[in-house]
This record gives sequence, C-alpha cells and structure tokens, in this order.
Amino acid sequence: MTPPEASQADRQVAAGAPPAVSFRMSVLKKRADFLRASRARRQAMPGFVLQARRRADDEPAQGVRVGFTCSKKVGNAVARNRAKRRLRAIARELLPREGRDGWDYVLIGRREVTASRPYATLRADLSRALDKVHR
RNA sequence: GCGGAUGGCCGGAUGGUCGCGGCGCCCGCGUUCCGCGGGGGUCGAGGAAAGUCCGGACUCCACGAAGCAACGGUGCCGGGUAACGCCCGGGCGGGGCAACCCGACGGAAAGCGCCACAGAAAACAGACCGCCCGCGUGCGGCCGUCCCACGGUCCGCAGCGGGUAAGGGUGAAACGGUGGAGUAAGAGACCACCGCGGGCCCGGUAACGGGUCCGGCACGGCAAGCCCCACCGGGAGCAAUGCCGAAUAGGGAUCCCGCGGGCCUUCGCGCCCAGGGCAGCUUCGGCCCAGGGAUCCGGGUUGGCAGCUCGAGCCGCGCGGGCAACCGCGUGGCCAGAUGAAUGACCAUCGCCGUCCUUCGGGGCGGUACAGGAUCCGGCUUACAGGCCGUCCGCGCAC
Repeated sequence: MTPPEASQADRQVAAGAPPAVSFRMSVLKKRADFLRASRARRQAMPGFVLQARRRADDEPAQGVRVGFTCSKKVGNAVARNRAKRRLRAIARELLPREGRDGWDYVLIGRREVTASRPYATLRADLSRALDKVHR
C-alpha cells in the first residue's frame, strides 16, 4: 500500500548522532518545511536532486535538518524504499561533516538511478552538490 | 528411459563496520507530572505483505415491527465453515487412450423479444430443385405411307392441374434419428429400437440413476436480452469512532416563557380534528418539531493520545471422529505495530543457475525473481529467478 500522502510521497529518515561534530542532525516531517525547501536552491545530480535553504530567523537556528522525497515516479514500494534508504545512508555519512548548521536539506530520489548507481559515486555526487549549493 | 497428469514445499546463507522502529531493564542528570544523555537486552515484512474481487469481526449512522415493492447478488445436490461467490464429496454434461481436466449446471408446454450471412423456408408452417399421377393445347421424334396434309392406345421436352416432403443444397440450428413395412411417389399415417413426456416400482439424505407400463410425435435455439422461481442482502467505513489542547463562528446542550384549529355546566394540556419530520409504499405502534430569551459548551483544519493488535489466530506432534473439506481433545512453539511511516546501507566469503575455458584440480564472465505491512481475519485472483519432495497415467526397454 502507499502511504497516506502518496501523491506527494515525500519521505523522511532520521539520522544518527555524528561522531565528532558539534551540531546534531534532525528530521524534516512537516509538509510546510518541504514546500519551503522546494522554493529555495536546488542542484540536480545523476542519482538525485538536492534542495537546500538556510532557515529564517524565526526558525530553530541550531542543527542540520534533512528530509527525503521519493514519489511514485521512482517506482513501486520496493523501489521507493530502496532509493530512500540509500539516500539516507549517504546523508548520514556526509551531512554531519559537510552540511552547514542552520540549514535544511531535501534529497529527491530518481527512478532506476538512485537504486543502481554505485555507492561511492552517489556519495561523491552529494559532496559535489553540497559544495555547489553552499556557494 | 521418454512424454504427461496432479498434490505439497522452499524461495538465499554466514560474518564484519555503521544505523533504524517498538517494548522492558540498568546507570547518570534534572527531579512534580515528566524530560535529557549513556549502556545493554529482546522483538521487527510475504507467499503472495500485491490487486482490493467476495465473506466476516469491529465502529458509527439510520425510530421499531410486519407485509409489499424496488435494487443488487447467488443459482445441480449434500457436507464443511463465524461467513462466503470459498473448500470437500457426489451427480450430470463435455474433452482426453489414460492419469486427469473443464462447465453462470434452476426455469424456454408464464409471457415478450431476437435468430445475422447463407438458404426455398428460421418458428408456423410453408415448398426452390426434385419425385409421382393426370391432361396431351404446343414443339420434336417414331409409325400408318416416299413427301405434304391428316391420324396414332407410342416416346421425349415444355406447359397446365394435382399429390408428396423421402432425396438435393444452405446454415450454429431445418419441424425427431435409424431400419422396416407400405405407396403412383411418399409421409409417425403404421411397426421395432433409440430419443421425448408421464405414471408406477427399486436404489440413493439428495442431485440423480435403473427397471417397467403408457402416451403421442406433440415441445428448434438463446434466459451471459428482458423475464419467472428459490435463497441472501440496511448504509458507510479505522481518513470508522472516542478523548485532549490551542486562535476566529454558521452549531449544540440546558432552563424559562411560548407553541395550529375546535369542543365544554366539568377550564383539567381533558377530549376531538389537523400540519411537518423520523432512508420507497401500506398497516400498527412510538417519537420529535414549530417562536423568543437567558446561561453554558464548543466547532470546519492542524497536532497529540486512544482505537492498535492475542484472535473464529498460525505452525508442529500425538490421540479420536469423518471418504474428504474439517471438527474435538492433549501437548510444544510462534505472533511487527510504524504514522513524512522502522525492519536498512556498505563490504567480504559461500551457495544456486546459465555460459565459456580447462592441464579435470579448477578458473573467467553474467544472473540470483515477483514484490514490502498500515484495523484485523477467512478466501479468490494475479506476479514470480531458481529449486526440492510425493502420488498417478501412457509409451518403450528389461524381467
């Protein structure tokens, strides 16, 4: 079955405590946060699309927040889950180190590619995308 | 050995690094609820979790009962089950040498409707070709007589009148079938068998089967066109539903007054009549409403909590009943509860399948499916790499 908001089909994943960084990573869950992120900067890569924004003054200033979106365009439930889990894995690995405190990030999965692209390449993609988006 | 039929089962394994959701436990901090940090334990997708096609549980909504109507569904019989359109057994029909498989499988002598094309004719009989009988006007032949004319109880063709429906041919289907007897030719007009219908007897719980007697050939097909009959069914669904909290109201609750008309020796909301509403109509019973004021509560959306997972539960073994589906008893084991939604990411080794190479040790390359809970359960259907086990049938070979 599809999630209740399948037509939107965004996804979230929690992230673990980073080993050696001061700020913590938390999770985007509100639809409004996703909408705000989609209006900010975006960077398309072969395996995914990255959206990023610096939070406004009236929002929590501390920590990196991340959300994931895998719509039905990505495939059936199994394909969506796999894409989301791989995105979550690279985010957990890189964002504590390369993300910026006070920013929101959204990673959007792509059909076929997100699930099949070699892991090291996918990770390199995210590193480059973060670099471009911060510039 | 080859080919086939059928039932059941599995559907990757191990290890490492990092990580996620639920629930207990321990430590530290803050210590009022409760919250924060750390550690460790335990559980954590499927045979279809899928399609959402049936059946239920559960929740809310709808005034009750009976009858009728409408709508929808099911449709041989018996059994199983909480229930089913599911399952098991049986019957009948069809296919196959067989194992076995398939079947909307009640009713067409209640009614309506339809039956394309072809064909003479498609439902109620009728008659295109043909067959037979009669007539002998026409044409031709033959004969009387060699020719014309004329004639002939002769022959053929055409024509006219009548009989017939066996044969031809069309079609998915042709007004029972085969044979006999009969006839001018023919026909259920007659006879036998088969088919059809009815009565009786026997077997079976039944569907149905067997036997016997009688009837008359009457009754084409389609009910998956309408319809008839029997049985079943109220609606919506966990985004149901309940609770809590926060910002702006059409709403709701309680109380008070009031609330259609008429009757009166009885002024009592006592009696009579009436309006509207209560998912179609009728009957019976019952309930509610009508205008104003006061007070209180509180809402479309969002968030949190509950519902939320142990239940007609699943699996193994044993005993008992049953042909079986299944049921009973005992015993052991197992059972996730997320909610922007966990059950993973990556690496290594191995397994399995295909293919190529091989010095027969092995090696290279490729593949490893379909698909992931969202209230729960019983079915059905559909998808699926590769593989395992059993039973049966036919053929061939050996004995």
